[in-house]
Parts: sequence; C-alpha cells; structure tokens
Amino acid sequence: MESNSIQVTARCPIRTTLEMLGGKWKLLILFQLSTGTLRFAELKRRIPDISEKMLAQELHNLINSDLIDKQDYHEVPPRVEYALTSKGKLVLPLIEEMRNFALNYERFG
Amino acid sequence: MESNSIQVTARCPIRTTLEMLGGKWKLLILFQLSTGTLRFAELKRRIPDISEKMLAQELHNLINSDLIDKQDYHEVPPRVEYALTSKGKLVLPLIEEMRNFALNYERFG
DNA sequence: CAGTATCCATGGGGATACTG
DNA sequence: CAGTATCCCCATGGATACTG
Repeated sequence: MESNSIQVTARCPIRTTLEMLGGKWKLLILFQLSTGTLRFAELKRRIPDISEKMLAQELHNLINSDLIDKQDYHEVPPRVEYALTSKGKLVLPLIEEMRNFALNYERFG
Repeated sequence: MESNSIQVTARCPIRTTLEMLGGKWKLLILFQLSTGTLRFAELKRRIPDISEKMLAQELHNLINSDLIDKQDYHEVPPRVEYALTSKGKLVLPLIEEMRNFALNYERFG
C-alpha cells in the first residue's frame, strides 16, 4: 500500500464506530442514559417518537455491544432498568463532540 | 418542562448532526478529504466498496450541507476536485473522537 | 410495566449500463 | 473522467395488537 493512497478499509475505526453506533436511535438512547439509570417507559417518554419495537431492538443491540446493561428486578409489576456500562461511558466524549459540531456549524451559519 | 425530564426533541444537536452526517458513507468521504483535495475517481479508489451512485449522491448531500465544495475545471477529459469547506473542517475533531472511541473500546475488549 | 408478534412502507443502498 | 439513468433488493423503521 502506497503512502499516498491510504484506503478506508472494512476495518477502520470509523466503520467500527458506525457499525456500533450508527442508525437513528442508538446515540439518543445512550445520551439519555448518560445521566443515570432509566426504565423502559422512561426512555420511551424521553424519546417520544421512537416506537416500542425500535426501542427494544436497539436496547438489545446496545447490550450485545456491551455498551449498556439491563437490570431486571423480577417484580410485579415489572421493573427493569438500563444503564451505561464502563464501555458505554466511552461514548460520552463522542456525543459531546457531536453537540460541539452542531453548535459550531450553526454559529458559522 | 421539568428539569428531570429533558427530552431528546426533534431539534437537538445530536439529531442535527445525525441528519447531516448520518449514513454509511458521508464520514468516510469527509475523512478522505481531510488531507486535501481529491477527484471523483480518486475518492472511489480510496473507498473501493462505494458505488458510483452513492458517491455522487453523497457528494451532492455534502455540498448542500456546505461541508465540501466542488471545483470543476471544465477541461477535457473532465477534471473535478472536491475539498472540505471551513464548515467541513469542523467535522475533523468529531472523526478524531470516533477513532478514539473505537480504539478505547477495543482496548477494554 | 415491559416488552413480543405481526404486518407493512419507505428509501437507503447496490449493479449495471450508458453518456458528454 | 465524471458522472446519470434504471431497475431492484432488502434492511430499517413504523403501526398496531397482544401478553406475562
């Protein structure tokens, strides 16, 4: 590989991050969990336009990526809580940088 | 709105950024342009698995967002170059943070 | 409350051929 | 070289109903 033709291969960090965090909802869910543990219904209330299907599906994806974990108290009525894992907390600087980007972009307007 | 129920509304910076940079290709294109001007064919060569349709489409999207601009020299054979705008350069810290995230994530592995 | 199950629509994305 | 034009697939995402 020549030095002046570095490719964006299938295994570059950008693609890795995109695969883990890409899509419409995952970063919004992680951001909501950045301030602490939340239950399913509370997440749905804070992200009003997400469907239950997508919320459940993305929660599973995030668990599989070890970015959040799930605590089921096995109570009736059900109580289930979601929280960031230590790996999940690694996304917080990235989210902060996204906020910075949007703000600066609009400042340049 | 209560202080303990901040919603992720339709106009939050995360959604703004996702709309502008979301999808499979835009960040990869911007990253390739981070080191300087590139022509269409060179971009395609560096991102081998993108189709011409998607490359052209995403270049248009990025131009519309004022993140890159296009210089057409009106020569034969055609010579067209793409480069980051000043707004486009605002994404570089974000890309850097994505690389950091992926690296740290794997370090924790 | 915390989900599944089901069905369905859209458009993101791809393959290929063609053109100035 | 730098794109368009077509045609097509399927994953993403949504609506609604149902359940332990």
